[in-house]
Amino acid sequence: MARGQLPRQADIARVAGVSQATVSVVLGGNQGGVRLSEATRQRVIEAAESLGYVPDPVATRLASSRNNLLGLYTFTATFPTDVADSYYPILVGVEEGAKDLGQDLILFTGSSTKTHDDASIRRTRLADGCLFLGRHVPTESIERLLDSGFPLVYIGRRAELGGRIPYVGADYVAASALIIAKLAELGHRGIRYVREHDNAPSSADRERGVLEGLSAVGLSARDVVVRTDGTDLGSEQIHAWRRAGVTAVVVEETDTGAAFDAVTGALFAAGLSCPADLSLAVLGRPPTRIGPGPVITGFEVPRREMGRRAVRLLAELVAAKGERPDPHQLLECPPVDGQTLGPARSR
Amino acid sequence: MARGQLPRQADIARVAGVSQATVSVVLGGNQGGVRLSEATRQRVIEAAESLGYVPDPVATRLASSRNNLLGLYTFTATFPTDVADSYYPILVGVEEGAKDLGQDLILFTGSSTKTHDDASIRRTRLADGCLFLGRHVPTESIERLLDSGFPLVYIGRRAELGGRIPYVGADYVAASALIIAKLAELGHRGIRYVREHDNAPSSADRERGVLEGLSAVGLSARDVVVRTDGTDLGSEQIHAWRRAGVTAVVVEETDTGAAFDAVTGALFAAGLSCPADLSLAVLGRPPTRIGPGPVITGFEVPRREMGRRAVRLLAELVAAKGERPDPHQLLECPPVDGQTLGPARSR
DNA sequence: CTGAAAGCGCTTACAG
DNA sequence: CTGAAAGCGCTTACAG
Repeated sequence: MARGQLPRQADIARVAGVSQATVSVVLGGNQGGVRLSEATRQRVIEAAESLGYVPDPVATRLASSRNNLLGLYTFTATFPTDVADSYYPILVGVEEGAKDLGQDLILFTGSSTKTHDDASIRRTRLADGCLFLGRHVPTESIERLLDSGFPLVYIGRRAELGGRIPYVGADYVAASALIIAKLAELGHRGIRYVREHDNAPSSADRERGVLEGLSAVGLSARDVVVRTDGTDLGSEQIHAWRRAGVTAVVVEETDTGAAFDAVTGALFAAGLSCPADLSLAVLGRPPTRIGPGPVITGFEVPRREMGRRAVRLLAELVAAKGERPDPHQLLECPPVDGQTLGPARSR
Repeated sequence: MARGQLPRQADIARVAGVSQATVSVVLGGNQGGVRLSEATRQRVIEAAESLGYVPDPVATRLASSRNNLLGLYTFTATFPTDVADSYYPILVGVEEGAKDLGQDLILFTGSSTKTHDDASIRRTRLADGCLFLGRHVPTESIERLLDSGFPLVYIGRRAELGGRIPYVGADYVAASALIIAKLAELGHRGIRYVREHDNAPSSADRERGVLEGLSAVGLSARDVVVRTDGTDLGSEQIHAWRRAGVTAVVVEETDTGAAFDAVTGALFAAGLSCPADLSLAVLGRPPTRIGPGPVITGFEVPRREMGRRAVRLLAELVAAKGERPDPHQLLECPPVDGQTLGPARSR
């Protein structure tokens, strides 16, 4: 019913006066290297065009487990309204990548239920392979998919399932460590790192980078990491830090920007400016702000490139039937040299 | 291969000692109302669970000949970087609509070849029906699609092909006329309407609304419509208008915002403020600006709702096999009461 | 060079 | 009450 009056290979066969199988061979580009007369080929091609034939992706996939369709599964909406800033560039990259490879993209959003149960995850099988976007990892369903040999790639590093999940992520560790190195070079020895409570891999990686950075320059990690819910940071806290010898504050970037907002809010409330009174860096790129203001030192998250690379990795996995030497890719985060870092100045 | 070692209904049948068809009936919830012994049902269920059976969605769809796939064809990238402001809300609505209906979305990006040839348009047949987003209408290909009974819906009004193209658009005519009515009520009789050269339906509709609005309040349309390329408008022009008795300027909103930028730029250059010196309205909603500023009177384009409704209309067309009383829908544009309209003040 | 056949994993009449 | 069969639209050996 859904495909209604659409022509099938059998119809083409009738028109061209050949068998349905021959039609399949011709239209399939004769992968098997069968000997075919050019005349037959032409007749089939013409009949197909005159009938407006397009292959049924479902049947194609059933018969060959290939249909040039790559999936994109998102745990929230694919077009989110809240985290648009961080998702959108990834989607742009995914689309570009798919286009480069001549693959169509199918969005799995149809799950009427809020739970990402087995059933909704399983639908991804309609595609040749699937990208997953979002922090959530429904381990059981994903493991089942993996076990069955279905190619999938997460966008963002995932450590679940003993590292079996292929991913393309950003190297937050290195980028974060670099920020600390820069601060150390400027003479900072009293540093606070402000992060949110959420323990996503992207947050854990940043913290790890900070700690590694500190250790690399021989600084203690003691008291450095501070968690905030976004409301528990005020001018008092800032002043206390300064009294304790803090000369630089580093803050993580997240979808919500809660930690970033808390820190800049507290600095403003304390009447301090950067880098005159305090140096400030953000582990990522602060959300676009209204009005002018200094460019904050931090790094770029190569989201668009992540999207492109994830598609490419997925296509490789599809082509290689799941085998691939190293299905874990971490992309470099280019530094953003801003105006908020200065020499360490004690109060 | 893709499904690796996954158990199938045949495996369950073997374990439960029944036929594969019986397994299908039991697991399918016995839709056909077949009489089944409870004992058999139990054995099948247990066998399925013990084997960890999950149905193959591809086979399910092939057999039931439904693919629950709605297409979205865009003439530029689906995730554009330039017109993100105007496309994104539509995409959000489309996704919401698809999700509500339990349909997956397949993205067709026509721009792989710059020409939207028959082949790329025809590929949309992969889905049960397809949405088209963008000003471009490749009439021949679309007509062929229409002729074949393939359900399609444009997002945005289309007059091509003698009105045969189903669409969900915005009622720019009414919303634009309303702006003129408001101005007239405030005593404005000298009005300029600034628009770009592009003749998209959305532009034509706005102009028509302006003209109808003028005529409704007995004002002449003479000299009212001004076309700009975005660079040919300066303070001189504004001053000349004021000398000619103009007290209000209305400008169209477009993806590029060229006309809007030209007008606001010229006003700024002329050192005029709204509504103190001149009243200002925009036919649509001005792009989000950096920094504070007055809210400009205009109207909302219900893009998200357009997306939702377009999906709904498409689904209806799919279900009804192309028949539907009135496949042309125009949604209301809610007015935005801003701070840039005031009583008419001659210079 | 091309056709007939089997099969992908399921659903759905139709016989028993 | 349950099984055997046909079929969804393709691909892929395998015969001619």
